[in-house]
Amino acid sequence: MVTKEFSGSPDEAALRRADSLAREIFSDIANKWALLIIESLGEGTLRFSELRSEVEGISHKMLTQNLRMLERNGLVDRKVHPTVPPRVEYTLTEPGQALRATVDGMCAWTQLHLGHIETSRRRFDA
Amino acid sequence: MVTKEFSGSPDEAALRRADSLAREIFSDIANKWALLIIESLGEGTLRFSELRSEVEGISHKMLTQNLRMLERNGLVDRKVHPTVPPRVEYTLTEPGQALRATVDGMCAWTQLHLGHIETSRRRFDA
DNA sequence: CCGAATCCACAACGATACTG
DNA sequence: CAGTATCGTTGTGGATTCGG
Repeated sequence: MVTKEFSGSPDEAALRRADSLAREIFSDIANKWALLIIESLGEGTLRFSELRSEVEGISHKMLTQNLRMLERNGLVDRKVHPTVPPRVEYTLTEPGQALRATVDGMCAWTQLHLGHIETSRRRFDA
Repeated sequence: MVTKEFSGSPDEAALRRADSLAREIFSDIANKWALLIIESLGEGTLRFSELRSEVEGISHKMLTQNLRMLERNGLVDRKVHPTVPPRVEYTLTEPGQALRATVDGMCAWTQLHLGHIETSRRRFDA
C-alpha cells in the first residue's frame, strides 16, 4: 500500500504530466490537415495563399486554425512582412522538419500500399 | 490547347484516380484514434476489450468504428473465435506493421520534443 | 492579402439499450 | 464479450463578413 492516494511521489506526478502532455500534442498533430500542411511546407517557405492552393480542399478557416496550432507548438515559424498588401510566410522549424520526415514515411507508405488497400476494400465491401 | 476537356488521356485519368484514392486513405488513417490503435497493436494480438483499456479514453463506438475501417483497408486482421462468450482478436497485417513503424517515429518525435513544445507554448500564450 | 468573429448545418461522438 | 442501432448533444468546419 502506498501512503498517499494516487501514488503521489513527485517522480510519478512528473511522469503523469509528461504523459498527458504527450497525448495532447499527439492529438494536435495526428489530424489530416496538420499533417498535410507539414508535408507541403517540407518543400520550403510558403505564403498563406500558396498553402491554401497547395493543400487541396482546405478551407480558409481550417488553414489558419491549424497554422496557429502548429505555430503554438513550435513546428512552424510565422514571418509577417509589414507591406501592403500584407505578406505572411510560413516555414518549418527544425522540430517541424524532423516531424516532416516521419510524415514523409506515411505518405510513402500510402503510395506503396495503394494496390493492397484497394483490393482489400473490394473484398471487404462484398 | 488539348483536344479534349480536362486533359483526358487514359494515363492522366489513372493518375487522378490514384491520387484521390491516396487522399482518401490518408484521411482515413491520419486521425488520432486510428494511429493510437495501430500503435497499441504493435505489441501483438489484442482482444477488443484489451484494446479498449489499452487505448486510453476511446469509447466503445469509436473503437469498433475505427477497427472496421482498418480492417476494410487491410491494416488489421480480425479473428473471431466461435466460443461463448465470444472472443475476437485483432492483429496488424504486414502493411499494418509497416505503417506502425512510421507511427512509432511520430511517437518518438513527440517524446523527444516535449520540452521544446512546452516552452514554445508558453511563449505563444503570452 | 491575411486574420478574426459570427452564424448555423451537419457530422461526430457518447450514452444507452438490445442481440447473438 | 463483441457488435449494431438509435438518440440526443456537442462540436467541427464551411460560408460570410468585417477589419488591419
